[in-house]
Amino acid sequence: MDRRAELKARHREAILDAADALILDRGRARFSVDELADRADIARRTVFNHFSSLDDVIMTTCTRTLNRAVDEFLAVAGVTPSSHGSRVHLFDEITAAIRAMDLPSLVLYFFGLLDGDDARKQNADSVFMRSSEDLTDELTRRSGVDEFEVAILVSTLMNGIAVVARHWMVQSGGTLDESSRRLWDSLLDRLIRIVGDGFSTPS
Amino acid sequence: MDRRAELKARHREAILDAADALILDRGRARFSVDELADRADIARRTVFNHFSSLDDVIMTTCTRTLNRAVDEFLAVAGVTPSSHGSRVHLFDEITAAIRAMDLPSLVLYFFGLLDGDDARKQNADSVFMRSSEDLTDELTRRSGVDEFEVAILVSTLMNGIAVVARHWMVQSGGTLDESSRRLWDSLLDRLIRIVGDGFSTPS
DNA sequence: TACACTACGTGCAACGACGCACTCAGTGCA
DNA sequence: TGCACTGAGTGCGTCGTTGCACGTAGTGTA
Repeated sequence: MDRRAELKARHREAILDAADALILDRGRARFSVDELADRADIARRTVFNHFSSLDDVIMTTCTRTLNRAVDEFLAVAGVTPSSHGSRVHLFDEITAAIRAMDLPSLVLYFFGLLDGDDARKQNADSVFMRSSEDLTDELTRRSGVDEFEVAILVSTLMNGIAVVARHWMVQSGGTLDESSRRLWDSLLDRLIRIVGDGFSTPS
Repeated sequence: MDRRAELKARHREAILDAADALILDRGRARFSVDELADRADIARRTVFNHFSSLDDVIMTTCTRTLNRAVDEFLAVAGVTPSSHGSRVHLFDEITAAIRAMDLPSLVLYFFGLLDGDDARKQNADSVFMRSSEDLTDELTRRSGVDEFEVAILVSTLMNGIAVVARHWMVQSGGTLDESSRRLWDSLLDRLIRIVGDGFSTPS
């Protein structure tokens, strides 16, 4: 890899790491671009060379966290494919990772509500809208774990995301507008169809 | 300080640090620009943005080492201005620093033998050609140490440089051409005049 | 001698970080 | 309502790093 590309990628990662730390410290949007740049040890202007907005930084950070949780799942699943205890531990890990994310923003991002970007909507589909069968198939192939166990993990993962996201959204004071809420409800519907009976609705 | 200037200075220091390590590992000119750049984690081309040649890098590294030895001398002298034991220790430190340098190249550099740069010849004068009185006066003023003790230190420093440089030069196989040797002899003559009876000539 | 090979050093253009001045939107206060 | 202040985001010129092609010098080898 090109040294230029390396340096650029390193800067990008530095921004995401800084955002990750700041989100965990103070929650979303509780910090300025200046603080982010300071923490990443780069110039303020450079943030906007990598991301279109501060929201974009936060969203990307959240998706990265999610992807890492999935990767960790695969790694753990690959190492101990039949240990039930490690599965339980894994659920806790995933739940913790999800709780660390800014779910409302993340979900809105996946649905492209924050802007009309078609690429993001496609990304949303590829992550959340993929059918449970497809997701289970892929994870089974990649991890080599028994398909039934993977199906359970997938259900739990999707269920966890839905429940925690809903929880966050209610706590944040219902800032969704009407169209956003309709999309959110349709997400819940689709998730319910995917994960089946395992889904539980909070008040 | 500007962030740009900071980055640039950091690169320069990285080059010098890498050169320092490589010189200690293998001796002068036993490494390529590519190795230097790799070790400094920068592009090869960037070396020539900071220095005019690989020799320039080596010379600058040596002068930096010398300057640090002098700075350390001043710091130590300032802290314990009347401790004879620390003085003896200081001589060992300076000698060690000098031994770590690539003295032949350093001396040649100061005398402007590697190129005809007038600025370098002036720099040579300002460091090596300054009379012992001037150097003693300045060091006395800066350190606050008794002038007589400073004079002894200056003699020892100059003496040490001359002896060790001579030693290195003989060991390196007498690669000096005739004109270089004449200048080297004149350096010895001037140093002998400066440091007086303390000077000892190796075979 | 001819030739391959290695390493130094340069010229040049592209690219990304940077600084700065600026607009704009939100917010608190008189 | 008017006004000051803060922070997001933009436009643009500058500057340093980088990659690449190139020329050159020294060295080993047929």
